[in-house]
Amino acid sequence: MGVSLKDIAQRAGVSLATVSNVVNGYRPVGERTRQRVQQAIDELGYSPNLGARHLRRGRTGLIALAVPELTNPYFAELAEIAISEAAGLGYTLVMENTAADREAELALLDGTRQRVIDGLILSPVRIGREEVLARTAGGPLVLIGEGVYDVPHDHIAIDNVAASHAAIRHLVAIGRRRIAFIGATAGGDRQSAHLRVRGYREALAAAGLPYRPLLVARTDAFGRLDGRRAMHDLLARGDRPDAVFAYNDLVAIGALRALAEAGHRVPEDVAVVGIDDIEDGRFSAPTLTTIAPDKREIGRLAVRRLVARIEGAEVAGPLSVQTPFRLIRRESTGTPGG
Amino acid sequence: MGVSLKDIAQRAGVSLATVSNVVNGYRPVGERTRQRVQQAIDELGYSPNLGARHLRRGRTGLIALAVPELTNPYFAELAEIAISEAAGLGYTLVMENTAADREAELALLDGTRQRVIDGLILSPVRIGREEVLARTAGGPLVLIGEGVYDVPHDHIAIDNVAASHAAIRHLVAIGRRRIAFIGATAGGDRQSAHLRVRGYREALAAAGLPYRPLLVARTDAFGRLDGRRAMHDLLARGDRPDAVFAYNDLVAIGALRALAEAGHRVPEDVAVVGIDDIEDGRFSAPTLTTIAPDKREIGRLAVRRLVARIEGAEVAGPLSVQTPFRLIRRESTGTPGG
DNA sequence: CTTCGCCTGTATAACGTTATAGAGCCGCGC
DNA sequence: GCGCGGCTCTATAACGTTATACAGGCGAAG
Repeated sequence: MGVSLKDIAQRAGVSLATVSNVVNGYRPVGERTRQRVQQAIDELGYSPNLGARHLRRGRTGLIALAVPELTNPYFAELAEIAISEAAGLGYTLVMENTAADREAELALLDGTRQRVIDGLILSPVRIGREEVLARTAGGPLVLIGEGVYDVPHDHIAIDNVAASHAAIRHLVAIGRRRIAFIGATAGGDRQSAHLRVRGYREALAAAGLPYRPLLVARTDAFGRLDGRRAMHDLLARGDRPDAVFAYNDLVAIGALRALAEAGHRVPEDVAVVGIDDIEDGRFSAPTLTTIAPDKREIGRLAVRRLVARIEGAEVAGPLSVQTPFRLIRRESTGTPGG
Repeated sequence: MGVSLKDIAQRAGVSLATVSNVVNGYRPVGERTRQRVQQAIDELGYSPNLGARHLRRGRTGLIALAVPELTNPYFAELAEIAISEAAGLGYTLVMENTAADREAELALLDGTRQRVIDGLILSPVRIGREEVLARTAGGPLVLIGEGVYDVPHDHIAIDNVAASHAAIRHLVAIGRRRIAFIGATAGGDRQSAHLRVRGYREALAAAGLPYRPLLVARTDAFGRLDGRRAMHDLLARGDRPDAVFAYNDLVAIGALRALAEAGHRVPEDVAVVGIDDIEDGRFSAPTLTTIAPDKREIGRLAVRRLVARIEGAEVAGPLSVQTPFRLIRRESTGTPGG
């Protein structure tokens, strides 16, 4: 079908190996020969058959980024960054959607898929430390987010507890005392929610505020619909909070909607803070105060670590990296002066 | 490294070809032999090396979906559908981000990438009919959206003009007369915007309303920021519209934001309609009336057509398919009764 | 009894690449 | 004159799979 090394070799009157060396620079080639070969390549429009190359090399040049939901803008923004970073390193990034499904995550961990992918970046949701430890086969694995800790793999995440502290401190600083949390799961299956609840409780304690279980609302998933439903639940309990800290921006936006539907003003009656800094939050009414992770850093680091492992390079530094974050004040907690 | 056909063949005491036939069912295998081979496969945990398979078959099993922006929820939602449809057909879908860049689109059309991908689903933005016609090499191509018409490729899109008519009819029905349009590009490079403007003009005419150039606002891109800026521009002209029809939901959401910032009420002062039915519009304040394309149908159809072409099947029906859409009334044009 | 065809299984040649062993040539030093 | 190392380049064996040609056995048809 396409133009192969053989065609170039014939045209240039050299051997296959020489053409390969011109293309890959694995061994030096004489200047005259190189030019003849290069000319043949240009004329015939040769591009290597990656399948064959990778069969020979044992690598496919494909890495995967598996996220629980593509439609969460946080992951979409992360994906854009990771795709471009991977391209810069000569890799193609494949998106996988686990749909926050346990089976899907397990299948990715050590399924047949691994045979075609050089490495995997996974944002785990339904699996834990044991499942990751049980994995034996498959290429390098980089974990992102707060799902799994203490495993022998690279791990990139923000410091969730510190992030919660920052959010609560901000709410306390603007005079809120009855601060609710939305996003704790019923089961033990979403680790990051637990961490965020822990940060919430610790930060409340640090501020001298009591922890009230009635101000914690569970959700099944972490989308706008879940946030809206949980906020309505919270309001139905009769004990209205004066602030809400949400598991992420989507949940926060759902909460904003529920508050509007119930006739409460934000931030006057209830202040709202999310996490992720997705673009939606800059255009919601009111705009959303949020904890902004450094998505660029997370995406770049995850891809670089993975590629380094694939290529067998020594990777300096600890396995687990915490990336920076900052609090962005917007209307949902009252703007400082703009 | 992994377990190969050879290992299985040795274990089961048969030839390579027989194992291959058990795995692929290309040729019948005796029942006793089949069982022995199957047992060896289970014991050793064999899974085929896809690289080698595809080198031999001449296909990679990869198809690409190239969109102008991953962070537009419309494309994220479409991608989720397409990924799952492709998986069902035994293909892996790779996301490509053209970033609405002309060079990126051209590179995808006949670049080296094609060598590793069996086929491409492209949402063109900056290239036109000529560029697509100029393409000679590369696998099957399916176009989605309204960028390019009249080319010898499958094409899936909604009827843009009809969609515009529906939107305008709705605005007229609720008593609006000064209907603006946001999203026309300056250059000729975004075809769908022109079509939507055409639909807008025709529908105005059909409703007996004059076309006023001052009510058409250009944007460079089609995100929230662009919508916001364009809406501010429109308001700055002093000739306030009583309704806005936006190029898509993101632009509409940007416009909502600008209207709020300028102190106008929606829908009382200005009604707003978008296109895409992204989830954001169901949670904005106010919620967004929109033209909802059948994303599931578009995603499924695009993948199915592409796979059919790859596998050389006869594809019935015309190349160009128009998928259904419907108008969803929400708060931004005044809810009918809820 | 042959011939044909079917059934089951085998041997082997691709697919396009890269890595390895080695061939030819030249110049240098003994 | 000869051995030796360095420089180019070539020939070829993999990588793991699938498709093709073929071999052997056996029953049915001639």
